[in-house]
Amino acid sequence: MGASIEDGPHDKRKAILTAARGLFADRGYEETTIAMIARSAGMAVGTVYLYFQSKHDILVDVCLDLNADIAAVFQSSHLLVLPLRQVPRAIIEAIFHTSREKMRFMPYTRVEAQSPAELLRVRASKQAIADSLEAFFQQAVVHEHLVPFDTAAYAALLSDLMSATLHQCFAIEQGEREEMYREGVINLIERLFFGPPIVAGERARDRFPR
Amino acid sequence: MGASIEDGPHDKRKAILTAARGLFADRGYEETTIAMIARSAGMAVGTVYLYFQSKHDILVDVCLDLNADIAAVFQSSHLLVLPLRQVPRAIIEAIFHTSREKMRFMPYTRVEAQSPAELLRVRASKQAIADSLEAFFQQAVVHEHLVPFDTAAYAALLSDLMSATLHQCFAIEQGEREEMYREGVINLIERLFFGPPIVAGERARDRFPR
Amino acid sequence: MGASIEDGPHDKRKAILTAARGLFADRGYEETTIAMIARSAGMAVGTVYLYFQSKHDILVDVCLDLNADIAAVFQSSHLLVLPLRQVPRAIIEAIFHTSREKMRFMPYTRVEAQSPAELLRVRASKQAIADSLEAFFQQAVVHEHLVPFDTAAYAALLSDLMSATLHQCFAIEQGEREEMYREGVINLIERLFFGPPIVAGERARDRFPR
Amino acid sequence: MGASIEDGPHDKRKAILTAARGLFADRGYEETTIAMIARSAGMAVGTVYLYFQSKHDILVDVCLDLNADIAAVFQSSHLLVLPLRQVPRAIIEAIFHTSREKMRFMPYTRVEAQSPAELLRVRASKQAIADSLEAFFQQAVVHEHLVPFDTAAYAALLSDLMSATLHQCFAIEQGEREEMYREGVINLIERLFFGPPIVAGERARDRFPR
DNA sequence: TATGAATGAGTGTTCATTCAT
DNA sequence: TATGAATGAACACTCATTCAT
Repeated sequence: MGASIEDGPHDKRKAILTAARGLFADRGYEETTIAMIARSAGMAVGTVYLYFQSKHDILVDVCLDLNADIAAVFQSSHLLVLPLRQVPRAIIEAIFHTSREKMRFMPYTRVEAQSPAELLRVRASKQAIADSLEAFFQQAVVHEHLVPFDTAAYAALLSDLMSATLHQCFAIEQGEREEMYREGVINLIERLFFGPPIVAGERARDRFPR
Repeated sequence: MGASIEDGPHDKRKAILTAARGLFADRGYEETTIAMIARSAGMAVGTVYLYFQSKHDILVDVCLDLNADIAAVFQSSHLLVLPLRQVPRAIIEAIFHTSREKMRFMPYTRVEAQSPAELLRVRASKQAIADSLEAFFQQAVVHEHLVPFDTAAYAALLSDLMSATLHQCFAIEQGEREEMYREGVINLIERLFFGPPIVAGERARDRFPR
Repeated sequence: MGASIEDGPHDKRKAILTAARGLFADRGYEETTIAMIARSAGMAVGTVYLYFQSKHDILVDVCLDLNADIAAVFQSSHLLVLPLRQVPRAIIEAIFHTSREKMRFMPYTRVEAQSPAELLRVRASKQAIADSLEAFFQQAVVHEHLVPFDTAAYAALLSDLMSATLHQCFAIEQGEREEMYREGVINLIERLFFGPPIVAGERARDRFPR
Repeated sequence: MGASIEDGPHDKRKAILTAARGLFADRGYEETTIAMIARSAGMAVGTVYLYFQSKHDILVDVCLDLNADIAAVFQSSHLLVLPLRQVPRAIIEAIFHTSREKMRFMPYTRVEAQSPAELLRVRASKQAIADSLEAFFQQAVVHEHLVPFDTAAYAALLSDLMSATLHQCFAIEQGEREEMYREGVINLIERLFFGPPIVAGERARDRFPR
């Protein structure tokens, strides 16, 4: 509660988002009033409106920030330079670790867009994550670690898979089956990229002749 | 608009959900009033409260119904008896087809639970879908069409993948890249179950000696 | 909860009033619904309306019944045949005793009349009490136990005094100073009827030789 | 209707109470809406809630204000310095006079407390009146105008008697028998303090020789 | 920038009452 | 008499938003 000691013009915005995120997690979005956010952020109600257009605007920014925090893991350079086979586990473990610490906020990694403009922001944010994943894929293809594949579709699908899994694991099930989800995703991704497939009863050499 | 010709005690509930679903899709949840729902369902405001505890309650039921509709495809017996290799495409195409028709309602395939009780309902609904998928997997394993694998985790993850993808495709992107998502998911699933993996540079026969 | 074993046409009315009185005492009038009263009285909502015009009607009857219970003490023949000097203490102690047992209901010995018709009922009920008190006074005057005085005014005032005192003692102060009120009223009434007055500086010995 | 010319921070509260009191008198508490009060007080609905917690809160304050107005007469210094024998009539006539002018508001001199906190406010207000009456009694005893008596009990009882009588006279009977009540109370009080008692059969000439 | 008193539109919800059975 | 599902008018109260300071 309260702003930091040094109040830069940017700190206020951060303070609002931090306060809002905590209140949303504790009481829910509907049950949180602007007055509460203002008090918790150490400023007056009117000041909040100098930084945000509306209450829903705050929600959207809280959501995008949370997603950005998670997306940041995809860009961690130290993970991407690992041997390819180690990358899935390293990234996924890092993401689960980050998410577990933010578990209370996980319900707010999703927003219902209330206007076309908001929809665009949400979409752009999602696309940014997919794009960075796709870039990684393309590098791997360029370096011939991976054979050519539909990198755009896979990037989109896998980032969806990750966010859906994290939401299910932490927001819905509150981490109760974290290990199953974590190891399951790792296993699924590794199988997808490195095999073997699950199918039975076929001579492998025939299936993958090249 | 209005109730059906025969008003059973169950029709009222259905009428409310149908009316609500349409209004939510057209105007958004917040912009829809109980009075509108009641009028559209052909009954008085108070009557709505004989069947639902609160407005949010209606939202949750709308959501669960939508998910149930999609889940129903998983249980379509005529799809499950296809040759295994044809099942993924058949099911996924069916689901995309169904979802495209319900595109306007896709934003309402997700709810923020507002109480532990609601959370349980949401969770149970999700679990039901995963369970029916897992049952299918287990049959395939029993019949040795698939090798043993973590059916519970895969069922959970793949149902999450499907719902996340449908939401992204139809609610966020409004179907603009439906083909990419549909073919992407089909490809991803087929690769996962039947291969080949994406990795390059290894002799396939060595990797899958059996 | 529930009606008595034998349901006479009159028992239902009684059951409603008893149920309502208890609920009003426990939850307050506004917080009590007709549905609660009906359930507690062991009948359907509609049935309540066969016996009472409206919810407020029930309140008025609850109130009048309570007052009648208290008023009944005034008519107790065994008290009225006591030696005159013993009557005030006997009656007042009896009334306090009765009221203490009904303490939870004391807030409902008062109603705000919501129509001229109701006002008349309330007024008549009050008047009945005053009338029976006045009749007693007149007997005492006729038998020359008391000198002539304004019996109507005194009857009205003293019944007001009693009901105000009981309300203050039991509804507002919840019996905490019951003894002060009880002995205070007894002392006041006895002084009024039998003296001595409180004034000082007159030859007391002459005024009250015994 | 409308606020006063100078709007201090305190005027708003007063304006609300004045508006509410008039509307309650004219239409009854239940029939008065907050919107009416706000309009009549010249402000917005929300503003009313800056000064009062709830509608019932306003009712309680209206009630306490009315009682305070009546209680003010007890403190009128010019009445209290009269010769003791003239005090009862002077005070009671003043109170009846004041009450007659406020007759429309008399039904609102009573509230049903809806919470322990409210009960305490009501109780404190009553006690304040009793206290100032008791202080007067004690002065009279100190100055030996009255013999020692239970001043606390008498103060409580007589203030109850006054408020009950005023309510009965003006709220229930709408002033129809004002004279009877006024002269009755005066007579009763005078008899109590100055005699003679009503009892017969004792040597009257000795008791009140002059 | 910052404030916070004032606004007032807006609606979920209640529940007394009715009436077809 | 008795029922209880259906009604729908009614409103207290909230709170996001504004704006004069």
